[in-house]
Amino acid sequence: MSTSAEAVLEDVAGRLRSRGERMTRQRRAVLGALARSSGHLTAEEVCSAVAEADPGVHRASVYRTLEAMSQLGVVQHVHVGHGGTTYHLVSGRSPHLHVQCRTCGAVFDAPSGLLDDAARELLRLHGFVLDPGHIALSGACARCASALR
Amino acid sequence: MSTSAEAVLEDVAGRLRSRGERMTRQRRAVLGALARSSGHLTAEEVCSAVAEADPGVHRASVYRTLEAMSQLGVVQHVHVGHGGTTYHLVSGRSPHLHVQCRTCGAVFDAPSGLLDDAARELLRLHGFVLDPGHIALSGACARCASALR
DNA sequence: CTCTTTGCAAAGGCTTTGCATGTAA
DNA sequence: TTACATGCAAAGCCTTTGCAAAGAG
Repeated sequence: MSTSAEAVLEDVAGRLRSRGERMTRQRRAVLGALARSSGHLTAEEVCSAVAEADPGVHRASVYRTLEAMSQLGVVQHVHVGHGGTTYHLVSGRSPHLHVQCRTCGAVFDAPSGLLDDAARELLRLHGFVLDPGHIALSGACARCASALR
Repeated sequence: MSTSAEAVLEDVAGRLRSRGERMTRQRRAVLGALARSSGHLTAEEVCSAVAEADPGVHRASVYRTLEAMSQLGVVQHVHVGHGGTTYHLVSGRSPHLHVQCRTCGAVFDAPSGLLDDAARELLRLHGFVLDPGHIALSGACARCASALR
């Protein structure tokens, strides 16, 4: 585990304890997987990463941990059309949006301000309050787009 | 069924036949459900609507019809974070985007140009070619947003 | 008639849940 | 010591699939 991942983990552990939540071996494994991966992992991918780091952790615990950490605001999920839901730590990382390539499935980060104009427009038109980061935009990444030509 | 729904259905039937595809009772029921609903139905909702109009149609046929019609470009699907995939006819309707309320689950249309600037920016930044309509943006509709206050 | 589409039923994949046990604080 | 978290196994959804029968063109 990288030093930064350890630091993130310790930070999260502190946040949990300060709320009276428990830090278990299983939760450490899940959070560690997220910290190491820079995020954007599906539940399935978290299970794999966790199994590698600590084979004793049950799948159900992974799901329950992701749910619990989401409730606490430690983890956020993003819906990506193809591939279900992905999870990532709400760490010191700067806020960002997500875009997914419909062809290869890869998820990329995008600047957090990308949809600010669209958000303003939706608010003006329909009073709709956009949550820009909660879904991944869809399209074709540079590699796949050029491969299609 | 409204007159316009009938017209849409007839139009689709023509398109199918001109491609050598068959128009069955089941397909009529599925397409009719989509035409009547103004779109944005989940597979489950299509099943319900179809069951109401023609109880003999099997769930599997609904799924297979949606898949087949998608292949033919008669139907498109949109991924909506909460609630899976929704289907709608590619009819004479003007192109539009979709936004979903995270709270009540309702799906709304938005102007097709809403993400044009974002699309340009993604192309410039990463060579990413955005497909703006393929996922529903997420947020809070006017009603739910005000209820939260 | 021929070839597609359907119904049925079963299997899949992913996620959740009830309960007894283990364990962090 | 006392809740809360876990493992396990089972159930729940939603969706897909193989196959024989029905039906569209």
